[in-house]
Amino acid sequence: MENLIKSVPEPTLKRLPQYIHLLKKLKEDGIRQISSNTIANELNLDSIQVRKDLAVTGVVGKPKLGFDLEELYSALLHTLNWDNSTDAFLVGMGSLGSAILGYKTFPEYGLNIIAAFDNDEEKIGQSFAGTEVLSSDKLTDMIKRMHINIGVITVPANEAQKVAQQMIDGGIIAIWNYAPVHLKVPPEIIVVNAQLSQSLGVLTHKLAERLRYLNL
Amino acid sequence: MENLIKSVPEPTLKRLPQYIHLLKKLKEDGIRQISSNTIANELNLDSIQVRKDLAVTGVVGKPKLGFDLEELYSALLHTLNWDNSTDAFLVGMGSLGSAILGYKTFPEYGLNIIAAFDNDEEKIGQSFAGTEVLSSDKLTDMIKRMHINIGVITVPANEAQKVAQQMIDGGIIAIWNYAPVHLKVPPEIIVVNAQLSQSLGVLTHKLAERLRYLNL
DNA sequence: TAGATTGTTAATCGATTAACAATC
DNA sequence: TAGATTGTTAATCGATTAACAATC
Repeated sequence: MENLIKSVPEPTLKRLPQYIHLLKKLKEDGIRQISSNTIANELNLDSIQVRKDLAVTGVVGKPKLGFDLEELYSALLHTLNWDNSTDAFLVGMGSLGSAILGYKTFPEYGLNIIAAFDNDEEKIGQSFAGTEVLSSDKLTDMIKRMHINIGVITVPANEAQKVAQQMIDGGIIAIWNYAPVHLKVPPEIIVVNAQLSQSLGVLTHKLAERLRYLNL
Repeated sequence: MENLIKSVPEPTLKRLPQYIHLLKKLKEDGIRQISSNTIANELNLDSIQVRKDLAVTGVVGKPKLGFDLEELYSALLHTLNWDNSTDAFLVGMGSLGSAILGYKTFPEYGLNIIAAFDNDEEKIGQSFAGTEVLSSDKLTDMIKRMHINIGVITVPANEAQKVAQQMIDGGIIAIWNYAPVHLKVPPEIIVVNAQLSQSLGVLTHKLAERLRYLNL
């Protein structure tokens, strides 16, 4: 019925983790209340923008006092659905895949990788970070059986589309894609790209621009 | 003198790697010419947007024929400064740092990590992916001596600000930050954040939204 | 109470999309 | 030539920023 809920703008969505990281630290320091202005200063943002962003959580602040830190923190976690973690499968046990699998803090970010897959005979059967690597052949079937919703793709570019299709065949809903390729998927599938090259391009371009300017 | 060059919009900058990945593949397939429409279809973009994006490279297409693939590809690489690679230092040899150091393809993306640092006695002196891990004590000095411009931060959140400062003291210009914390730096320092949590938040939020909708 | 800070409504800014003349 | 595709100029859209009344 309440279908008029406006979905959170993506730029806001990308800032929410920043707020969460900051608030977590302040909470550990024993702070109880915080104003949008303080947050803005810490994160180099505009305080109006901070209030707009925080408004998506539904938390209301108190004039003169600011926001209740604990309440705001919980609400931010809830907005990203980080207050409970979703099971996920990862495919591609190269260096990046292994690193992601070894990352201890993903459950804090709502993600729980419970199985890893690869098609390299040498890797299948081995254990990484306490998780046994399974054959990619079993991927579609296991997604189906275990009702997995999230798939993480860390295979090389030329295998990524095939893996995506296997995931979709199994009924996956959301794909976190690290392979440097655009995945073609049906419109109802959520794909979030996380290629390192994306932010690296911004870095190298800006650096070159800066150096060009300095040499002028 | 030509100080009126408009800098490339950040959304465009983030799409350029996509074009590069696609064009690389097409080039290997032997394609010589390509239209903005074809690119748009492959990447799920609007063809007008593709033309606007490509315009930043300065390459002009031919009506009816489209763009020369080779020329466009080189120009895109050049725009991101990926046609030559910049030396960089990496600090923090945890699982993510090791994975990044082991990544073979960074030189294709304009990045050449030539040394790694850590403050863990156990790791110092060890070799990862052919690179010896050095003590963080030497970081500032070596950046100074070798005129390093890019620093990669993969240390835990509570150490990141300190490492950033050491880099800046050494004269670093650009920081690629994987630590889940906002770095406070002087305005002339370029910081590009690459926290995995950023895109993960988008994923978990959208998935939760989708599931909520399906259950309705 | 006075003043700081909130949340909302309006203005600005920049990116995306549309319209269209130029041209290979 | 006719038609497809380019590049540019204008319109739209959405996010950021500004202004300000409400209130603890």
